[in-house]
Amino acid sequence: MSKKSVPAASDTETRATSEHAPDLRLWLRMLACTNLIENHIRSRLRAEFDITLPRFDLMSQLERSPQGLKMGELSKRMMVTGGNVTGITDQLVGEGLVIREDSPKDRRAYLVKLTPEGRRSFRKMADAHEKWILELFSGMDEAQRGQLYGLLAALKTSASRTTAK
Amino acid sequence: MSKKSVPAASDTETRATSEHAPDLRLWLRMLACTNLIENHIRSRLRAEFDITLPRFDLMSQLERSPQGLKMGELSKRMMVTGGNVTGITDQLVGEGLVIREDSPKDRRAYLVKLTPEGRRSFRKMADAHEKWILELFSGMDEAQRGQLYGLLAALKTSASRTTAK
DNA sequence: ATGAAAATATCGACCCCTAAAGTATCAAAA
DNA sequence: TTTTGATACTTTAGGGGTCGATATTTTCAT
Repeated sequence: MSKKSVPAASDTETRATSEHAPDLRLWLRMLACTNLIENHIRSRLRAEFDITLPRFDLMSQLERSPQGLKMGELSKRMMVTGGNVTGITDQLVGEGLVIREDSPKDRRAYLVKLTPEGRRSFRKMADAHEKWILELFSGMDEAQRGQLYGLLAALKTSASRTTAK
Repeated sequence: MSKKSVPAASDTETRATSEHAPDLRLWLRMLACTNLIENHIRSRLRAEFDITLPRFDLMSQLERSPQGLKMGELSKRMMVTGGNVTGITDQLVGEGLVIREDSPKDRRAYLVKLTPEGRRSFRKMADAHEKWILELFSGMDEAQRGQLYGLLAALKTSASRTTAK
């Protein structure tokens, strides 16, 4: 029901060979995993709710900030550029899921908020989304998931050091 | 030198709160890590070699298959759609890094290959690329990287089961 | 052989994303 | 006050990605 024209099977990790540095293989495996899961989520969101992942992500941010968020805040939290947020917000406004309110404090800024319909709609999607994730990770036991969580924290720290320079 | 208009700091993981299912937080953390690293690689490739990640990936596939690959093979291995491969290949052909040869066996198909210049160019970039990865993972010790590698194998298996249905 | 079904690749419409430049507002110093 | 500089957002140009439709060739059952 997902994945049709996207082959999705053969694996980006194909790129890795024994001659490659172990770290490179590690990275390619991680990338393959992430893409696999992300593509799956993406196509289920589209198939079952007719929404894109970026739109879902934006709504997800708003749901946790009922007071509204400025465009710049959204940009930071979603780790995308401002111009990108403009476009996604436009779409969601057009669908009636989100509104741009003028900020009372700063006439340059908006406060973006979920509409009541947006909130309702998001709750339904978020429930399904969480179930899908559960399912995708269900092949790992509790201990494994805990370990992975910890290791990713270490990786994030490691990468952030390099990245921040 | 990287990351300018992209905030990149505040973290996608912001989306996760204590009230979320642990699996969801795990997934969001993984996504944040991957994006962090991928964006870093992406901008360094651009800054230092004026090439995009997808183009680099395609060349990477070809480098390991000197006999050439059909468009469909590339599509499978890169986990993207055929239409997408058409576009990226066009670009690389335009830059003289790659050629489309008619397949002798099947008149519908091409064999895409690296040109000599493409091969030369790729080796340089691949060396740098590998160094960057090493650097990004350098904050983890050998044991941690090994563990992570194993856990990702488990995750891949788990996710593939769901994904394949 | 032939004719239908499957496979290979391209195209067009549309969304996501970035970098760079532009507009408007704010804040603070001269 | 005026200017200067930073902030908040939009716009534009261009690459990346999907899907669905199309054209061509191959395959295979009849």
